[in-house]
Amino acid sequence: MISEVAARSGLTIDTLRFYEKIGLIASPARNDAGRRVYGDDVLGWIGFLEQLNATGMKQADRIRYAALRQQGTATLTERREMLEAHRVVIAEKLALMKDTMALMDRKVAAYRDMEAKAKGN
Amino acid sequence: MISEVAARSGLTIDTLRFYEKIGLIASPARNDAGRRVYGDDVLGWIGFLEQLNATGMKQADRIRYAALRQQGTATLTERREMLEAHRVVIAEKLALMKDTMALMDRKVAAYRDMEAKAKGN
DNA sequence: GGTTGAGCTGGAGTGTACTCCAGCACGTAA
DNA sequence: TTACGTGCTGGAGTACACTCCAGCTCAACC
Repeated sequence: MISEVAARSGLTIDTLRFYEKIGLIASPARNDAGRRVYGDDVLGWIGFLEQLNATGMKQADRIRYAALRQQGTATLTERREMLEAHRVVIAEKLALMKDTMALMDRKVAAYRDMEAKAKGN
Repeated sequence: MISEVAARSGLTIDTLRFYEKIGLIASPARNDAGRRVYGDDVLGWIGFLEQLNATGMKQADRIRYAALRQQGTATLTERREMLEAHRVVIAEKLALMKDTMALMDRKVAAYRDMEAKAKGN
């Protein structure tokens, strides 16, 4: 079961157990042999975590968010505030990415020019 | 002198020396007392490095780029190819940032809804 | 001429986020 | 019934990118 979640989520088995250990993923049910049996929601949750991760949210913050989520609706406001804060961070990164992409384009064009001139000599 | 470059670049003195050690920054000239005297170009170069860094280029690749740059015009093509490859990476990150920002917006809106409903009860 | 402040070197230490491993248990197939 | 294959736990190890420190030198000011 853990191998299937690993395959579907793109995480490794070790990472899944590690995420569980640090509280990112709730401890799943176990079968008679003591093996993890994951709920259907885990894949969506992992996908969301990965999105937070890939956009630069720190482990500690993801853990905090996961803990709040576990506590249910009482923590809605705090979770919303975390997401709003993260939105701001993403907006900044987005601007930086755009700037840098434009810079790459300018540099690539300049290099092509120089390459053409070098050939022409 | 190193403290001034640190202040202007936003890097620490230790990081400047570390960057020099790993080849990201060329070894600057020294004065009579053996202290580093940086050229004017170093700040622009550090800014560019930071932009590569902030957009997710790995240390090893930045070191490679720095080494190519040191070798002069013969490496123009290779450098251009690196920048083009990085441009692709940035474009992917950009798309992910946009997606995630939209997701944050949807989630925040949903949370606001739920908060309003919880109050209304 | 002694103290202060800045900088020097080489090397050890830190934080983050995994990643790997030994040694064991369980269930199925030959 | 023994040999796989898969999973289990606790803990050690790794990769990356810095960050800190001891012990020293040097120049300048009081």
